[in-house]
Amino acid sequence: MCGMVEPTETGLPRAVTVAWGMQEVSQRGPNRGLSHERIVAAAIEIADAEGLAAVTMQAVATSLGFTTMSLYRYVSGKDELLRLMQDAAIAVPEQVTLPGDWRDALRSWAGLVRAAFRGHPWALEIPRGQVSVLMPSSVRAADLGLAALRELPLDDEEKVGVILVVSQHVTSTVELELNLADEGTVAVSREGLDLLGEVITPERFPHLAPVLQAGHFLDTRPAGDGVETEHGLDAEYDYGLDLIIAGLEQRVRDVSARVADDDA
Amino acid sequence: MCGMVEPTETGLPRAVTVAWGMQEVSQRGPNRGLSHERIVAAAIEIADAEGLAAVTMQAVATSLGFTTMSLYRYVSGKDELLRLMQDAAIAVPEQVTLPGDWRDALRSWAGLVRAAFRGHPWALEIPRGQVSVLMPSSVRAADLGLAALRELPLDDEEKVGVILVVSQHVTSTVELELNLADEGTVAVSREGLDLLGEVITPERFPHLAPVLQAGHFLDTRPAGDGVETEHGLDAEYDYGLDLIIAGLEQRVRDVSARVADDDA
DNA sequence: ACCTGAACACCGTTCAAGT
DNA sequence: ACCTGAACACCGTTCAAGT
Repeated sequence: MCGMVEPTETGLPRAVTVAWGMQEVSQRGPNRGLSHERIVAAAIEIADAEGLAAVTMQAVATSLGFTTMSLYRYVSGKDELLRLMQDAAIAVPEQVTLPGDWRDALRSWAGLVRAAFRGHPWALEIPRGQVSVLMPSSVRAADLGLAALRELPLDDEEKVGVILVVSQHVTSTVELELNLADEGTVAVSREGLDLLGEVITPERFPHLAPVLQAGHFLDTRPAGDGVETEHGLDAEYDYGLDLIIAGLEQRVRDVSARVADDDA
Repeated sequence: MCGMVEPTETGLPRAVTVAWGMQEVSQRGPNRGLSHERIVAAAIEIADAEGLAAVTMQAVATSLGFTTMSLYRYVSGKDELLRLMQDAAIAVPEQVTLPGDWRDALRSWAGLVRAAFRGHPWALEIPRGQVSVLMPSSVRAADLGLAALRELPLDDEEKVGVILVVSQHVTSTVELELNLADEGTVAVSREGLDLLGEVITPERFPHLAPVLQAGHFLDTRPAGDGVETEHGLDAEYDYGLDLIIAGLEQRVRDVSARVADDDA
């Protein structure tokens, strides 16, 4: 959560060197079979089952049959464990082949990233910064994202910008989905909505009040109406991705026009 | 962080009724001057100065000269306090007039939201779900966002989609900015980059490796090079917003064309 | 009605000690 | 080299008690 990252003697954060397998493993003396791989796997299992809050050093250790303090020989602290968990959780599958058309390719790349985070939504609660970007799964995802855009007449720097924007859209949508689910499907009842109508008046909120009244701002479907109202944000996800792709098409047209101009 | 939101007897989450001033305040008996307003203000002051992690019930209480437990008379728990803090922190200024052109209007609306979160970046660490959407500052922001789009020939539901996508772009960019700053400006040195080059090879990562080599994937500027290398993501912010707006322009053209078709 | 004191069941992390 | 036990300095929240 907090504070600077202390680099190793190599100049890289320890989580990065560990994840890439650059860390020398001391191997003399007794070995009771603990390792970061096992620790990370156990932690992920707990997070999947009970959420990230349930991942305490004690819970991880006891699930492996060791004491809490034994973990500190393999992991510098909880922060490093979280980073390693995140990296392991959001790995995109190997050996995927993307469609030829860049629009389809970008869409399926976004879908892969989305699926990865949806599979382990707690990974979103772990901050993603420069360190995350250097971790294997992030590097792999970036490489695949650039592959999706390889036919585009844009320079690499701009392509990096595109995959950043798209992945931010994907992750923030999944995050919102998760938050909505956490709060329960119906945070607001019919009578609650009426009460809100008294403070969210057309006078104070001229543009929003009608929308609220019409009902398609909030989900007021009662719980347990046959189908489990999944609160999926598929429509919003697709809509945003479509906007970005349409904007990108325009950008490509602009660039192509400029090249044609220069030729003339 | 966790779990369902328990609604009040009104059918609304308590944080919502408190924020809108719907909660009856018991006023008989002695009053030593504590209130949620004062508690929230004190908590925000701490968060601004020392980060959200420093906001403990004890820290807030002692900063006000009360014991920890006194807070529980005004606030149902830390969760509610956090929601109230978030709402108070990200309020968009009253009395703003947006430009007439919807592109400019949308851009300045996004700028207002961005400024609000940048002013209290810890607000991003507090989950935003359905409850947040019902809080005053969020309602106000949504109303203003719809105002920005009032000239657009799209239905309200789609406009809500647009402001959702834009605000997600804004918040995720600010969040990334924050995470980068937290990790310190230079997480990776020149020699660290060389070490990474040994695992991030052109064979394994054909598209990313050249980009990494070229250096415009990571910020490798040494710390203290005169100007404080702010790690601002202004370029990425603008680029994403431009893409969305360009996509929206296309969408408007499509809709207009369809209307013209129908007329013919 | 408002505030307090003591207690409960937790955290992550350190350090010296065992084998 | 690997693991343990005890301890430290914290959390949020409860409950009964004071005024």
